[in-house]
This record gives sequence, C-alpha cells and structure tokens, in this order.
Amino acid sequence: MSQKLSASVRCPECGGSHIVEDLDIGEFVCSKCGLVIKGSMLDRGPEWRAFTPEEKQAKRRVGAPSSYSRYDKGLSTTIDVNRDAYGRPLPQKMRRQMWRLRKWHIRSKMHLSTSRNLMHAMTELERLAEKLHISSSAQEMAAIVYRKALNQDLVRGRCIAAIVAAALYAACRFTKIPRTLKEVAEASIRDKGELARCYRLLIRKLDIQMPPDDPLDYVSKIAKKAWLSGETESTALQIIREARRKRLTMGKDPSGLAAAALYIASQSNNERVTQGDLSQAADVTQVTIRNRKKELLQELELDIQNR
DNA sequence: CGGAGTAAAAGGCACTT
DNA sequence: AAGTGACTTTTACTCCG
Repeated sequence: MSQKLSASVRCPECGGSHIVEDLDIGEFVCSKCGLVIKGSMLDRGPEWRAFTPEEKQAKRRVGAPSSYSRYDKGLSTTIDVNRDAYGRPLPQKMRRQMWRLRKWHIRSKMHLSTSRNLMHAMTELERLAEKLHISSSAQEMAAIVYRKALNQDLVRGRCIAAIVAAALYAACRFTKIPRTLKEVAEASIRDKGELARCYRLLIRKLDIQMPPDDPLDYVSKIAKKAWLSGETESTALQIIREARRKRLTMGKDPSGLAAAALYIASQSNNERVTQGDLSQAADVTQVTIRNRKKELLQELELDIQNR
C-alpha cells in the first residue's frame, strides 16, 4: 500500500489537502472526510519547482510519517506544562494556567466522538495485529478501511472490535496474507459469525473488489508449521497450479487444498509427514486432506514415486 | 499407529419466496 | 428475513497393514 501525498490537489468535498492513494486499486481517499475519489485524476508530482539541488532540498517537506493506525495520525500537539519555548522552567504562577490549558487541549482533541471511537479501534487493531503477527503495512490498510467504515457510518450500532477485526481480515485477504476468518475470529473478542457479517458489510458498502482466497498463499505457512522442506513446498505449489488449471480448486477450502498438495509433495520427495500433523498445521481434518488428495491424484494422474 | 473409507451432521453459499 | 438445495467439511466410527 502506498501513501502518496499530493499536496497540489484538494478534496472537492471538504477542501482538505491530504489525498491518499488507497488499497492499490487506483482509488484515492481524502484523509479528512473520507471521500473516495475514483480514477487517476491526481498529479502525483510536487507542486513546487526547483532549479538547483539546494533549492530542492530546501523545498522538500519531510516529517515523521503520518500513520493511519494512530488515532490522530501522529499529528496532534502536546503541551509541555513545565517549560517555556526555550526549555527553561516556567515561573510558578504560570504553571497552574498552563496545566488548565493543557487539560482543555486534551479534551478538545477528544471532543469529537469519532476521535474516541478511533482511539478505541486503533488500540484493538494494534492488539489484534500483534497477536496474529500481521505486518504494519497491512495494519495500516486495515486502519484505512476502518476509517472509511466510520465515515460512512457503518460502525454505529455495531461493535467496534468486530468492525476492526473485519477490517483487518479484509486487509489480509487483500494483501494475500494467509489468515483464515477463523484465525482472526479467535484472536478477536467477538465471534466468527459477527465477524463474517461485518466483513461482508465492509466489502459491500465500501465497494471493495476482493481477490478470491488462493490456496497458493497458504502453502508456505502450512509447510513451515509442519517442518517441511522448501523443495516440498515448491512441488506443492506446482501441484496446486496444475489443479487450478483443471478447475479443481473452486469452492474448496484453500487450506485443505494446500495441505493435500503438501502431503502429496512430501511423499514424492520422500519426506515423512503424517496426515495428522498436516491437518493440525492447516487446521483442517484428515478426512478433508484425504478427499482433496484423492481428487488431486486421480484428476492430475500424478504418480507419487517420481524422483 | 497411520492411512483409507463411509454415513450422517453441520456449515456456508447462492438463490428463491 | 426465512427457507431451500447443492456442495463441502467435520464428526465419529470401522477396517486394514
């Protein structure tokens, strides 16, 4: 996910200047009001011109990265109560005054209910992402999805944690991070059914076109859990590609298919792994592995004893 | 024990009323 | 929104080497 700021373009809705590219699907979002702008109508270059390297350096604007998984994007100010602008201690009589000012400053930051909601949501997102070992870039995407949901009033009346989990699951699916709905649900404090409903809601209302869940993405995750070699892993990938060419993958559990392919691959590479271990690694039953395996073997006419 | 197979229950999905 | 039906997975069990 890229976040290219284009300062030369303003949001037609609210006039905000932070237009952010979103989800790598050629969609742009205003970070202020959440307005979604379709198409590539934006000038991504700088709005200034520079003729010498020095000038270029001087005009470049760089700060700490603006992060979407902070409720205030890391941009809010804080007031240091005890020191003046030069870092010297304040006289005693000003301290009380500053303290009051600071109190109201904090309160005004929070006064919008969306801020509170976001703070709550981002805390939960952080927790979930850590528990599921999800990269911060996917976490950022989940944060954007959540902000959009909030702006479109999809959260009202629903549990924040459920929408957060759904947004994170959506980000995983979109970036092909192999996490099942079940796994996300187990890390979440909400149940799987609610998560599934919220996920469908997000997909529908935010008009996200989701790539289908791909068994290829699950292969290496399962292979690592079952301690299988990279060689077996790549054999399994070939098997799945072949299976997909023959349209054997549609409507099947991607984890189960990946596990079966790995089982076949392990046997052809003379690597020993039981269906039981594999079924645990993939979180499917042995029966499913057997069924997929049987289907793969007869449809692909593979022989296990090559090599 | 690991693997193969089966019947019945349960789950998830598209589609209808 | 509940119901239906085709399809997949799970559960629980048996049999084999």
